Amino acid sequence: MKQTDHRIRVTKMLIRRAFTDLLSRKPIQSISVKELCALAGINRGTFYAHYTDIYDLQEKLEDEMTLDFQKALDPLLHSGKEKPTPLAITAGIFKCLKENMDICTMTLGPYGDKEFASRLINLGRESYIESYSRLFSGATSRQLEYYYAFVSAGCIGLLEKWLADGMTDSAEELAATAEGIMSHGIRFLKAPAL
Amino acid sequence: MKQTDHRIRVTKMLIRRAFTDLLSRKPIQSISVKELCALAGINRGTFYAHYTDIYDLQEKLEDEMTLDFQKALDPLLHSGKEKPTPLAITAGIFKCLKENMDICTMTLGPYGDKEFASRLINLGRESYIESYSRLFSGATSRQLEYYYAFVSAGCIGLLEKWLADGMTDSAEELAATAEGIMSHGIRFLKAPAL
DNA sequence: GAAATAAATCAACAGTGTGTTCAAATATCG
DNA sequence: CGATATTTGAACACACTGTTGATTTATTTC
Repeated sequence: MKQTDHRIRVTKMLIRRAFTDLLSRKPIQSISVKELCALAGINRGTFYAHYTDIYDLQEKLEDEMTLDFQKALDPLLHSGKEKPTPLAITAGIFKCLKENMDICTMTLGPYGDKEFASRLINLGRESYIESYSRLFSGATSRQLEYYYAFVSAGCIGLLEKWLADGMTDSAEELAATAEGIMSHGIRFLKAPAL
Repeated sequence: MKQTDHRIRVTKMLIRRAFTDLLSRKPIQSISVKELCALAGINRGTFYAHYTDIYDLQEKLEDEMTLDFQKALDPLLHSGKEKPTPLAITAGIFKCLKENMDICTMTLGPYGDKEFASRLINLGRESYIESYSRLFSGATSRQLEYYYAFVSAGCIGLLEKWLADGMTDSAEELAATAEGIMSHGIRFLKAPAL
């Protein structure tokens, strides 16, 4: 059952590289199987042996990356006896992203799949919600929903800008910014280091 | 030079209707010219007389809608002698959107063009920035950029949820929620009506 | 209203990517 | 080495594309 065969792993790696390469230059809808295979240097039939079409490839790659991401994030969320602070969680997620730039291309780049970005962000969300819902037990669930809709989209927007600017700021800095905005709104500007 | 011909307007309207219809059910990349024309009840050659492909159609429709939107927003921004409050601007934008649901399909629906949504939001942004940058003159421009990246994406996320939930809340309510989050972050939950 | 003009239709066309099939060649694993 | 699994290459029908030219239909102008 295990994927031992060396040839398959090489093929899939070639496809993955070619795909992220193309995706950094053009939207997924204008990537054809033909050109992908030409770039990867494999036969078109081989592609169809593993994937049904380009979108199936995207899906499978995203699932794979989600697992990697989850694995990388897991120790942060469940290792220590202490519950991590929201800031630590956010910083951890951002650090994971910075260490996996090819994921960022697939999600945060100009032709990225923003839905997938949203799913990645939400991996850490449960812990996040838990931390905050205790603090704001008076709020209606509807308002909480709106709040999360806002801030999860906001974080993605923040990350897009981060990537667009070359990811020069550290993950911790960016996490602090995100936390500041989420906690204090515009007022974070007066106390950025909070 | 004016587009007087009745036939052209009918054709374009049929195409527009068919396009937004299809876009509410499937992503743009799987909409073919053929099926669009079949649904619109026009000849395929007629489509090519006006647009080069589906993406050209999308672009032209978005430009058109941007003008409509701008026109609808203009009186709000420049009519009175008093400068409108940020809340009023936000509420005005949201009201525009609610009154133009087919724009929302093209932007905020599951298969919408989020880039376009972003552009629409930013139409009101200049006034918005002006109002706030006076209040927070001490902040660095970098932080302001991050803040705007966050909140403009956040607003889109909020609007997506609004649309997904059937746009039941009033535009004013939603604008107040957006304002609350943008101004006070998570604390808006304790003072939602602020 | 009639003539001139413009637009939409229809059919046909080559071109390109798709998804599948098969036998042949090649690499991997036991 | 031999059995097995994967990749290759070629061929195939199929569908959509984008364009063309002749024809029909609608609109504008005089």
